[in-house]
Amino acid sequence: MTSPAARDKFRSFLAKKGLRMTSQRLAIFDAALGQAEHFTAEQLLEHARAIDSSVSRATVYRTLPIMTKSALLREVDIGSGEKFYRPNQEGGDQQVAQVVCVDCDRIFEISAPFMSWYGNTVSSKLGLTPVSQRLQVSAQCDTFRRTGSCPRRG
Amino acid sequence: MTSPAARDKFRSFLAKKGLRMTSQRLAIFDAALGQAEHFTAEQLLEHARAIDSSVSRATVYRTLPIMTKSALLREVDIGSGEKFYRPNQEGGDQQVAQVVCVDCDRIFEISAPFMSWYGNTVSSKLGLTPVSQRLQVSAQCDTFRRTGSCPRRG
DNA sequence: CTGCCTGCAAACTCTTTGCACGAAT
DNA sequence: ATTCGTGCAAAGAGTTTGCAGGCAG
Repeated sequence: MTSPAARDKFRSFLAKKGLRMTSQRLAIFDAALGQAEHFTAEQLLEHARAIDSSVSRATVYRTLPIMTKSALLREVDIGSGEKFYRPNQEGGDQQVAQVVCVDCDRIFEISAPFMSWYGNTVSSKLGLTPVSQRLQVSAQCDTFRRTGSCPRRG
Repeated sequence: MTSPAARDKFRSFLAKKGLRMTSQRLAIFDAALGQAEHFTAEQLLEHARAIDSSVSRATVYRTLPIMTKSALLREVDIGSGEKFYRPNQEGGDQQVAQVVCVDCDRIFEISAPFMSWYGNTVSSKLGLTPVSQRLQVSAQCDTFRRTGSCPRRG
């Protein structure tokens, strides 16, 4: 079950924005925060429906932006057509790089403390001020290439 | 007009792969290499049709992967729904960061030689070997914010 | 001639939206 | 009571694909 603290954060965010707490939003919230790995909208729908079968795809898509704006989720776009999301843990590192394994399709997030410096360096050459940035690395799994199985895949 | 050298490169790539040179592929090729800025599939279609009106959308979409595999074009995904492409100049820098201006929607590419080091560092922590990487920065235009017009927009 | 290429249109994937009903405040 | 939120299904955007005919090699 999701932590009461996070649930309160969600509730107060909704209240602050004049939005209502509904059973569907709560189901989606619990489903999202219960995920260990990155997940897609479709996967979130599936898990939310396990909690409340009345949840619709439309509501998932309408709730996702609410949760990202409230900083409960982070959107992770790896340029693969569909967007991924992941819980944004309290006090989480905002300077992260995504490493996408081309063999197991898994997304790893690694602290990248120097990224803001990179962004500033690169933007200042253009007279621009960075708003957000991401470092995305596609990488292959050495073990998989050798043994034919990715050790992280299980 | 496109350089004969690049056209030869395209021709020999096609030959090597057992693919045929057609008037449509040549029109798409010339249209693509004639672009100064990043362009979308739709924009490429438009320009290719100005050269050969028989070019279809399907052929553009079928030719784009051929041109990216032959390293004549580079795909630039800024996570905006549609993909962008740009000519990949001979001896071009593979270590580039994309800076997307949120005010003028333009995409700038900046040499970022530190990136490969960072990709290696980050990947090795996971036992992975980097295949490709990109730093993507969203930035705002200071001049635009002050004066209401982006100096690069003209 | 063989079989790769083509245009057309339909299909596909992911996401967004209009509508009328239902529920939270 | 008011609104806002919802499910449904249709609409969108961007891209891919099946098919029958056409052209390169």
